[in-house]
Amino acid sequence: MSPTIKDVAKKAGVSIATVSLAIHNNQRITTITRNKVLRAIKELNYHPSRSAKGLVTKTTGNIGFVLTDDHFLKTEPFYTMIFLGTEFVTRGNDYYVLLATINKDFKEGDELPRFILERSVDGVIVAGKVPDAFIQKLSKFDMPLVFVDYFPPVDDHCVVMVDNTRGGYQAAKHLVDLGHKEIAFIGADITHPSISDRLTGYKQALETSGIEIKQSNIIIDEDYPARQNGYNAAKRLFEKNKNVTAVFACNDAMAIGAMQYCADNGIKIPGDVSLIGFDDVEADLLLNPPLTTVRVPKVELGTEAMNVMVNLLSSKSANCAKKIVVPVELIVRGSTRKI
Amino acid sequence: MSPTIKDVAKKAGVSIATVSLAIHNNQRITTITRNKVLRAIKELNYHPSRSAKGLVTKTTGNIGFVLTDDHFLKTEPFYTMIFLGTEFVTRGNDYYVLLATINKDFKEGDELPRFILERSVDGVIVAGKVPDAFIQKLSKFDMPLVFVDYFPPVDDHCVVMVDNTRGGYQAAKHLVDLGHKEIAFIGADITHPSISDRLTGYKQALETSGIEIKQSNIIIDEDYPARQNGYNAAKRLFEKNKNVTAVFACNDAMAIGAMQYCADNGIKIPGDVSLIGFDDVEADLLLNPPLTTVRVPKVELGTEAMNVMVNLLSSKSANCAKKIVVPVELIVRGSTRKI
DNA sequence: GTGAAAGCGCTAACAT
DNA sequence: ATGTTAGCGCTTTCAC
Repeated sequence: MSPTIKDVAKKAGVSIATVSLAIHNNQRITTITRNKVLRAIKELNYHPSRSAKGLVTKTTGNIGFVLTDDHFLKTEPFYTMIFLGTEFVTRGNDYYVLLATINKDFKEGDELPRFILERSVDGVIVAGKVPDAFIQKLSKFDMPLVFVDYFPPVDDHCVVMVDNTRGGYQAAKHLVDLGHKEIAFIGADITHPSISDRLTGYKQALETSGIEIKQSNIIIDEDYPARQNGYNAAKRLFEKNKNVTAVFACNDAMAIGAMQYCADNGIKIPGDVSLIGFDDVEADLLLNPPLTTVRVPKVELGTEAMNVMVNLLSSKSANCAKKIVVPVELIVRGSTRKI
Repeated sequence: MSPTIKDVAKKAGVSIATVSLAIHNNQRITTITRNKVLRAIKELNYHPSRSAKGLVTKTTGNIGFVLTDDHFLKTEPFYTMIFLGTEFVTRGNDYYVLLATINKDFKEGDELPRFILERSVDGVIVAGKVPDAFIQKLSKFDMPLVFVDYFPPVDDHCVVMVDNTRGGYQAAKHLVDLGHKEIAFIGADITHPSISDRLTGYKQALETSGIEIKQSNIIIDEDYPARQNGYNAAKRLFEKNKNVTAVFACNDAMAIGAMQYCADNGIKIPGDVSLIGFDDVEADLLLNPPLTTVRVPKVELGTEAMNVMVNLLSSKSANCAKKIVVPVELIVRGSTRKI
């Protein structure tokens, strides 16, 4: 058994209350006694039990991180990066993070992750799009909540977002600047705020550049922005309109799929068409040509979200409905070129 | 405040002991009372507090997962996959996993991760190579330990390993079978058991095939198996020996670096030289040509490790010095061909 | 400035 | 079969 506060008290010749106060740097304790206590602690290699502390303070030192299982399983390590970001800041702040996934079809009757029910976490960070039913159920617990990379429908939460609209604008504007006129957008799950924002940015860019927005150049009926669906979307796009010279895919996964379609069908990139993605995943650099994209600072999303959470937890400020929008950055590589 | 066991007891008209027994399906409780209790629990939406339970049972329901910071930061999501694997099995087993990194230069005086000191975890899984000092310090805690993807020097721990020797053999044998005779091995950190095992497998394959093992074809003095070092190793190899027709890189990261070197220097793959890696990371498929490799079942490593841990925890079997060796699989893609 | 004691929400002997 | 009670290791009034 590891030593308890009692052992320390005995060794230091003081009461357990004094030990506790000394540990927490309470002013009422003399430096003399504090040092006595500290020495005993060191000699015994004492560390307070988290469970015991938690029972009385009603804190655990843990933060929950939840996302849907399909996001968790994605090929591109997007949410993994966000998770790692949260991990970076917890390290410096005496917290740990517990990961849990929920079903992407979470229904009202479903149970929340156990760590919420059993109060094993002091707050939860929700990453990516999650079902409304989940948010509603979660909101009933008075537990600090931070959303990252998803804008929840009910707008009174802390949110850390990507500047998707601006990113979409930058992407499309880049193509415009290269002289393209017939610029397509391929997307999926357009009900997703991030994706529809990117589309909005695209439209803004065309509009301000005096380029007509053609519905036939907007392919958005795939259900999930994955490689295969990028392939499918590209197929339908090019079968419909042979004049397209540039494609903006709503994310890199779809861009990779589109690139594959082009390779399979003799469409040269960037010779025949320029292609730009969104996210900036690892894979982009390995592609041939490397993919021009809009970089989403994934790790930073995580660190920001956790910073908000740590603030929330320490300041006890009831509810900050804070929005943090992290900027994106156009990364020009080989898949786009002047027409 | 969420309801406590007292609230349930009151509502059900029984004592808190009865509630506790009912929850744990104790046989002594009648079905009648159990149902009464269960109903009260449901009505109140009661969930036992983990902290309180932990204080008395001395369990937390958490497992620690530790790796060195440099592994954590690696480009290739290798340990991430192992981590995800552990996550899969915890989900079904009422555990959560806490992630912590340690410095790769962990020294004797350094502190262990806080979750170990504060007993916030019931056991710890150590992933990848970690400093001896860490293992020694950790071993002093009588806490279940499982090593995954690293064979600790002191051999009385549970270990989940990859069959590196066999994998090295398969890789080199594949090249031999394609008719290659001048087969090089490029590696790094040869003190790492996994890497030296792969080299051992390589040597075995050449030996049993009657091919001379030339020291000049074994480049192993890089310090870490990363892309850049693969590039460097390839450079030194080809500057030394122009007759090499096949290269076995100790992992995919180095293979990717080697591929880059070849691309930069007009060496065609697989036209001029065949190249095989080890690990099977996501990136392999995006390379041109896609990389032939030996697949390490990363997620499975994680699930196996966590399974061992869960067994350890439930069976209370003092110390199983169990070794699990998970098999690898040759994945032939475009980077190798008949000479 | 320090100690005694109550109590956090549970489990597990021990009574009944 | 169920209830009473004593802790688990800490924090935090409240006395002294």
